[in-house]
Amino acid sequence: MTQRTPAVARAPGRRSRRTSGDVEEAILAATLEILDEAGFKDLTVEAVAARAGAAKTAVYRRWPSKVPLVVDALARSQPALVAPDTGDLRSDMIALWKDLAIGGQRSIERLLPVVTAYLGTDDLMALVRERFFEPRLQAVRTVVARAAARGEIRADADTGLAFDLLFGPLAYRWLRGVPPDDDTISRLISMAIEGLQPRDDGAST
Amino acid sequence: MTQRTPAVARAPGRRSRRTSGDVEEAILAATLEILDEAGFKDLTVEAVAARAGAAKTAVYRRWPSKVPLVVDALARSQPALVAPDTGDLRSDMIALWKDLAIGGQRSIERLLPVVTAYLGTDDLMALVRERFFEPRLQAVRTVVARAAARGEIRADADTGLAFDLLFGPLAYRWLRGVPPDDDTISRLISMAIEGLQPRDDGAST
Amino acid sequence: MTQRTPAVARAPGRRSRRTSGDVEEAILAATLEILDEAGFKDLTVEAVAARAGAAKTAVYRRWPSKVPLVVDALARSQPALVAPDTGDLRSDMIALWKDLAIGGQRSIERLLPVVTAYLGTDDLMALVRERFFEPRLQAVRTVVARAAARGEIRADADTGLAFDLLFGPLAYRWLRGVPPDDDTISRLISMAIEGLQPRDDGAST
Amino acid sequence: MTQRTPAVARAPGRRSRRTSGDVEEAILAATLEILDEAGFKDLTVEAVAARAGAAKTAVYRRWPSKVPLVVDALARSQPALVAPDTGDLRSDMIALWKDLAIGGQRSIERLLPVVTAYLGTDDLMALVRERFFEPRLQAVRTVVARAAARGEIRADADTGLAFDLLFGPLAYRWLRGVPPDDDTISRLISMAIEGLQPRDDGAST
DNA sequence: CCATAAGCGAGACGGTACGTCTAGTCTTATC
DNA sequence: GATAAGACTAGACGTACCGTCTCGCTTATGG
Repeated sequence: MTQRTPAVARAPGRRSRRTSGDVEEAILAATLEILDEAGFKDLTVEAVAARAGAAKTAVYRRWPSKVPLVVDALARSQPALVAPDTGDLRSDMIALWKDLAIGGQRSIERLLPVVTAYLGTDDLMALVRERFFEPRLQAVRTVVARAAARGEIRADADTGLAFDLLFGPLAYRWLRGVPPDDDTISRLISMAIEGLQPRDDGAST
Repeated sequence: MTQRTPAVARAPGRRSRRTSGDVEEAILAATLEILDEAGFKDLTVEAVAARAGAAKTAVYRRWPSKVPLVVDALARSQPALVAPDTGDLRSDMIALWKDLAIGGQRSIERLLPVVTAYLGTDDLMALVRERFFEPRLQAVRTVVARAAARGEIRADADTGLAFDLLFGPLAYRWLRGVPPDDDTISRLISMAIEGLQPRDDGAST
Repeated sequence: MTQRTPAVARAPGRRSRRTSGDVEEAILAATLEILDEAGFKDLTVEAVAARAGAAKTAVYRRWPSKVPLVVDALARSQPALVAPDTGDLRSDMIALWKDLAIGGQRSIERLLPVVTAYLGTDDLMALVRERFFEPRLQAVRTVVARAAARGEIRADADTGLAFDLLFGPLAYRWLRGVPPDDDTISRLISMAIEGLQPRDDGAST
Repeated sequence: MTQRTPAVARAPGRRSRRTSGDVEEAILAATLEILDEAGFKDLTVEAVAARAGAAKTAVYRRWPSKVPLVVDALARSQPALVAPDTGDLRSDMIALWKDLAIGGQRSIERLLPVVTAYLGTDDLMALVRERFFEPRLQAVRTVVARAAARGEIRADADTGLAFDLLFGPLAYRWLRGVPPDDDTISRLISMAIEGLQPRDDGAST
C-alpha cells in the first residue's frame, strides 16, 4: 500500500484540510501565467481551470468570478514591500519606485487600471485598498518618518501627498503608454522631495 | 428639421446623409448614456444599438468593435480644453486641474483605466494619445510657457514633468477610489510648481 | 467595386447563406442520428449542434430544451400514417401494426417511453398526443369504419378499445425488451378483432 | 425494534450492521419519497443522500449509479403480487389489473418507461424482467391455468398473449396520459378473455 | 424622373465564455 | 473499517454577447 502521508510534510499549525494537489495554488499560478501571456481581456476562467488542471467548479468554489480571482492572484503575487533604508530619503524613494516601476509586469499600477472597471462592489475595492495601496502607503510612511527623524525633511511632512506624488505619475505614465525611464524617475522624485524638504524661508505654500 | 451634421467622419467631398435620423449621433449619444449608467463593463453593443434605435450593423459599419466606439464617444464628449490665462501659474494650474478633476464623470483620467486593458492595437492607443493626452499636454505647455515668459519659473522648466505631476496624482487618486478634494489639489500643485520655480541657489536637481 | 451578386448563382427563389429552414432541418436530422446512435440518455444539445454544424444558440432559439427538440424531431420523422385499405379488417390491422412495429427504430412506441418522464408540461404532452397518438387513432378509426361499412364488424364497435388493444401490447413488448414477431402480431390482432366482430348470438360483451 | 434486515444485498455470512441508523433502508426510503414528489427526472443522488441523512458515498458504495438505485427501490416497494383466486377468470383478471392499474403511483407500468431509457446494461434489464415482469407473468399464468383447469378456456391458451393483452393497454394508456377507468378495464378484459376462450362451440361468455 | 444602389432596422447565424448543476470519485476525520 | 462530510474532476446545461451575414424597405440621387 502506498501509505499516503502528505500531512507530514506540512507546516504544523496550518490548515486542516488538504487534497492531493494544492488546487488553490495551481489556480492562482495559472491565473498569473495567463495574465502575463494574454492579458486581462483574454483571461478566461475556463483557460485558468484548464491550465491549473482543475475543474471550473474548483475556481468558482473559491472566487465568485474572474475579477476577484485576478485581484487575489495579483495580491498574492506582490512581493512583500519592504521599506528601503539607505539613510537617505532620495535613495529610499528611488529604491521604492524602482521596486514597483521597473519590477513588475504585474505591478498593480500597471494592472489595476485594467481591473478597476470591474471592481463593482465596495468589498472588492476595499480589498484592493488593503492589499495594494496600504502597503505602498505604509512603506512611504516609514521612509518619510525615517527621513524626518534624520532631519532631512520637516517633521510635519504630508506623507499622503508624497505618496500620490510618487506613485501617481508612475501610474499615469503607464496609462499613457509611456513608461518612465530612470532619468524621469529621478526628476519626479526630486520634485516630490522638494515639497517635503525644510524650507529655507520657513514659510509654507 | 435642422439636418444635424455629424461632428466627425465627414470628409469634404462626401455626399451628404441620406436618412432623416442621424444614426451616428444617436449611437454616440447612446454609448455615453449607457457608459454613465452602467459603466464600461456592462456596456454592450446590442444595448447601444437598441437605445439608439439602430441596428447592430449600423454600429459595426462605423466602428470595428466596442472599444473604439467607446474611445470615440469619449473623445467627442470631451469639452474643448482651453488653457486658462489668469496671469498666475498657480491659478492657471488649479483651474486646469479642476476642469478635469471636478468636471467630468467621463473625464479620461476616470474612464481610461477602464478601457486601457482593451486598447490592443497601437492604432487605438495612438488615437487615445492624440485625443486625450495631447490636448492636456498642450494646455500645460501653454500655461507653463506663459509663466516662463512672465519670469515666474525658469525658461527651461520641464513641461512633461509638470504634466505628469499634475495629472498623475489625480488619476491615481481616482484609481484608489479616493477623489481629491480642493485642499489636496492645492497642495499637490504647490509641490508641482516648486519643481518648476527658479532656483535661487542652484543646489540639487 | 466587386458588385456582389451571389443571388444570381442561386436556385431561383431560394436562399443564400444558410437559411433558418436549413438550420432547422440540419438540427432535426442530427437529433435523429444521435438518437439512433447513442439513445436519449446520451443525446446532448451540444452534440446535436455540433453535428448539425450549428451553434447551440440556433437550437435554443427554436426549442426550449432537449425534450421538446426530441419530441419534435420524432414527430417529424414519423412517416405519414396512411390507413391501409386492403378490403379486409384483419389485413388492414396487420398492415397498420407492421408499419409501426417493424418499421421503426424510432417508432414512438419505442422512444416515447424514454421521453415521457421529461414531458413535464401539459403543453408538451398535448403536442405528443396531437402528433403521435391522434394519427394512430385516426388510422384505426378509418380502418374500423371501413370494416363496419363492409359489415365485417358491428357498427358500434369501440374504436378506442381497438386502438389500445392494437398498440398497447406492442408498446409493452418493447418496454419488456421482447419485440414481437410476426406470429405474435398475427395472434394479438386476431384477439383484438374478435372483440370487434359481430356476435353470432347478437349479444354484446 | 426489530432490526430490519434489508431485503436484498445481504449475503448470509455477512456480519450485521454496525451503525445505529439503517443507512440502506433510509436511502431506499428517501429514493421512493423523492420519486413520488419530484419524479425520476428531478431525482438526484445528492438529494437522496441528503434526505437519508447519509453521505453520497454511502449510496455509491451500494449502487453503481442512480438508475440501479431507482430500480432497486422500485422493486422493493412492489407489494408481493398474489394471483387472485375468485373461481372466475374474468374476476381474477380484473382483480389483477386493478391491483396494478389503480394501485400504484409507483407501479412499474407507470414508472418503468421513465427508467427504460437508462437501462443501458443487459444486467439491469434482466433484473427488471426478473423483478417486475416475471411476477406479473407468473400471476397471469396461475390465473389462466386455474381457468383452464376449470374448463373456462381451452387448455392450450397462450398465456404470453394474455399477458400482453392485459398489461399492454394499461401501460399504453399511461403512456398516452389517459389512465383507464373501470369500465375500460372491464371491456379490455372482456376482449382479452374472448381470445382465450374455447372457440369450437362459438359464443357465450 | 424613374431606376438603382447605398444605407437602414431587424434579427438569425456560428461562436465563445459565462456561471450553475449534477455525476461519480476520492480524501479526511470521526467514532 | 464504515461512516458523514464535502472537495475533487468532468462535462452538459441554458444564457448573454460577440461580430458576421441576409433579408426587405426606404430614400436620394444620378443616368
